[in-house]
Amino acid sequence: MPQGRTRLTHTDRVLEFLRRQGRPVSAYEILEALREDGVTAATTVYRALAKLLDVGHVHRIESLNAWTVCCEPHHSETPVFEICDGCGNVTEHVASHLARDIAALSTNSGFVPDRSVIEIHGRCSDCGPTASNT
Amino acid sequence: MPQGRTRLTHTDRVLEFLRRQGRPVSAYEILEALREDGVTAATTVYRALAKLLDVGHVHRIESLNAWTVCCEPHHSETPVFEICDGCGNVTEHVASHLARDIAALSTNSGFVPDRSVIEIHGRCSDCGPTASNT
DNA sequence: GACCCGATGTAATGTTATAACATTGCATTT
DNA sequence: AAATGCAATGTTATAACATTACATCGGGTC
Repeated sequence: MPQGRTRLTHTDRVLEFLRRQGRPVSAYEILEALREDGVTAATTVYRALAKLLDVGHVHRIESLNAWTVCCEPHHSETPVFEICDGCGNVTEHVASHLARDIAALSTNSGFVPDRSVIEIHGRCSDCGPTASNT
Repeated sequence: MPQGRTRLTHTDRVLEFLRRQGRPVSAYEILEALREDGVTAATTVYRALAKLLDVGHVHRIESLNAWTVCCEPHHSETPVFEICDGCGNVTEHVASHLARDIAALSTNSGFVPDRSVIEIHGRCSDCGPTASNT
């Protein structure tokens, strides 16, 4: 929704669309879906995503080249995504202790972490193991 | 090197090139560099990378769309990459306990992890913090 | 020789992302 | 109302990354 009383922007529409989908979608899927709402350019979608990313409303799933809504406001916490390679369903977790462990990795080297990408691929309970895992 | 006594393939050349670089490079960078060795097609590079990935000689860095040699043989262990956004240097860690913690996330939901992407962006000690972090 | 097979090439295309610059719509000021 | 400012959006082109479909080449084996 638009905050305050300003007009509805394409950025709002992108966010609403991602909410309705509830799964990661590519920028070009968003573009196709929002053509009927007057979104005509990839640029517009990417700009919207950049803004939403910036304020923490969406995440980018690096290993899928796709975008998804943030489950809830979690400021600087690192999200952890479980990605089912069977059905494509993605679950977001916020695991603070994990982030701490990750930071601990670096203490020796003097590396200062900024943001982490943690994406776990596997199979959800609905999809079960693959033949090769049986 | 070619294993056994077979001839040198482009796959071997790709691996050697990645070793020489010692940093993540894009598939098209590899292509450009290996033109002088007769590699002329993106397809060949991607095929080589797929094979090398399959046998665990290289990793793909998802958040960079780039490829890098594996630091050492580590079979099913999840690699953790520290990526300096300043100089582009990437360090690979093998953190078994971290992987275990991540797997533990899933026990309730019945999600079965297969492979994990863990990529930590930040600044290495050489590059120091950014102005915005000071 | 005829056959298969793996490696490679060619060409086209698909997908994701950004750059550079122009235009529009609306609010504020004068 | 005109002038101004600014954010949002559009247009166009292109860069960057990746895959598909099909052809060819060279070595082994029967």
